[in-house]
Amino acid sequence: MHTTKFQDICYKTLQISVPSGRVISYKNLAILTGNPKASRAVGNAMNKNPFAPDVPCHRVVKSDGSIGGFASSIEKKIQLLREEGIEIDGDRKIKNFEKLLISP
DNA sequence: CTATTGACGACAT
DNA sequence: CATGTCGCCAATA
Repeated sequence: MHTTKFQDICYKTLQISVPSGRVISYKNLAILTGNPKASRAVGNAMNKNPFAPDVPCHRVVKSDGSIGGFASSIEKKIQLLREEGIEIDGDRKIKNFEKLLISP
């Protein structure tokens, strides 16, 4: 599978920085990779993630605490998060977001 | 090289 | 609180 340098950094950083039961925002992940303004590009990288589910792209969510997107179905992403103990409201907002979020 | 796209974010309406 | 607009960036056509 071909991966770009940027993607590799995203996948690697995500893997070593976000354990099960925690989440990180596209923005914070962008910051950790050294590209503070590439949150959108990070989302694109997650979308193409060739190492799923080794690379936990389902733990990457929006900075406002909502879920964000997912390559397959959004429900699948919610399911995976719940399996890790993360609670989500009916309006698809993560509970205790501030406490579960990995900050740079 | 330019144009378009999209799992985003901040701010205004 | 819900939408719209604008800015940003890497990948791809």
